[in-house]
Amino acid sequence: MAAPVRVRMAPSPTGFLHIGSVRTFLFNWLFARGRGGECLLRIENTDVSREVAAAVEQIQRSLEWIGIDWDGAATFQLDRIERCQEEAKRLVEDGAAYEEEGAIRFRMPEDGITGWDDAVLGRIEFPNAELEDVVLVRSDGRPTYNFASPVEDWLDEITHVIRGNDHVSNTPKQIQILTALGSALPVYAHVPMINGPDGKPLSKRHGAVSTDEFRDSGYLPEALINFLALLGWAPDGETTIMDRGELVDRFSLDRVGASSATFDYDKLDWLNGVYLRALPPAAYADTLVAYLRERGNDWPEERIREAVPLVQEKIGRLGEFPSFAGFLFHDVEPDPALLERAVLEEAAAALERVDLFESGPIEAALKELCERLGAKPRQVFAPIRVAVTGSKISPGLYESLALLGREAAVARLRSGAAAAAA
RNA sequence: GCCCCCAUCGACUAGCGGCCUAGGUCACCACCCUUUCAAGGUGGCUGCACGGGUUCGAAUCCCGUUGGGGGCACCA
Repeated sequence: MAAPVRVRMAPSPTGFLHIGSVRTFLFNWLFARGRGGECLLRIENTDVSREVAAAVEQIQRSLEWIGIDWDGAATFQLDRIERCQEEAKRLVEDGAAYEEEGAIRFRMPEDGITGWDDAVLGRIEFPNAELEDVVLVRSDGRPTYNFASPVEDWLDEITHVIRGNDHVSNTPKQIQILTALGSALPVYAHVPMINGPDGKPLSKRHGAVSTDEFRDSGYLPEALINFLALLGWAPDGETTIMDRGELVDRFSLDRVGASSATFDYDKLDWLNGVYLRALPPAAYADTLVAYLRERGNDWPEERIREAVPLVQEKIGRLGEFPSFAGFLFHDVEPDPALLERAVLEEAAAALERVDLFESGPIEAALKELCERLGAKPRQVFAPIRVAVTGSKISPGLYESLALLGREAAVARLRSGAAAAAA
């Protein structure tokens, strides 16, 4: 019987939750959930000055939004400060550590090698001569990260340490400490880092990096999860779209790649569009309304829902809605240079004559108008679109006109004609 | 500087010695559809970093080079 899997997600409470951390946590979570294991949330705050309650709440909110949950309450590294001190004292008594100017240092072996079979990278070995005698406990009594972390892994009976590649060089030190502590060793899996398009660590200048920014832009958690999972991992060479359940079912550490990945915002947009389009209209409407409300938008819900059929097929991010469909909620300011007086006047007249103001009849009327004017559809529709929506890009024209209503549509056409007069 | 890791299309990746004249997806280009932008359909463009080995046979194994990344705190 294999021991039950237990992993931990260990963010630093430094403000916001970085999307790269989310990817690492996602791998932990998928691994644990796929094996009926436990996934703990541990806040790494050995440094008091960085402990910000607000930051922790922020992290938890971000994780909840994206749908990564954890077992039990979040724990704080700082809470085990005394236990760490006791263990350090014990190590000193055992001769495995020693005091120096009030701090306690671990005595690393002078020669030989420390290695492990990384679940992602394979065999890795470090010459012990390279290992420094790391400080376990600072002179002020607080344990350092390289001590607190393994102590907690030991106490929490962590079976798999799945973390970023940047921790590789910490691993041999932690293995030595764990061994001196008398702890069993967890399986280590160092997952690749995520870079920006320039190959440098993903940062603000590349675009969105905090989970909140992605939420704000109108990405769906499901799409983000799907996208992130594919950064450094693939179930096979074909599958791209996978919902949470499938991800949990198919994820495995041995299929995680060893090389770092580049965050491709274009692909994320495409993937988000796929998820957005796949939503049942009612669910899409619910999501859209909730999204807008969260951002302080108070446009009438009824109208927003009516606009859904016009936008669902067109936008890739919920954040595009205000600019894409805003003309349905407020007046527009079309560029006079794009308006055609004669066309707009004719169009206004034609729409006034339409019996039933719905997209079908509107389409018929406008096509008839094209024939009558002897003009190509694009020459006629372009100015109408601009006059009515204020933009060259919009939802389908007939549907937009219908939803806007005869009165408003005609009024915009007329004022557009007037504006074009110049 | 020292240590560690990585290396397939522009990007994410499949590939774990012959199925590869290298497959899928995004992006890009062309065409179709079309009232625009999208979406959708069809087709296309690009890649095994380089040099040595091993082998009947290498994208796949080994060595080196080059390039990239990470780490060398009483930070995490």
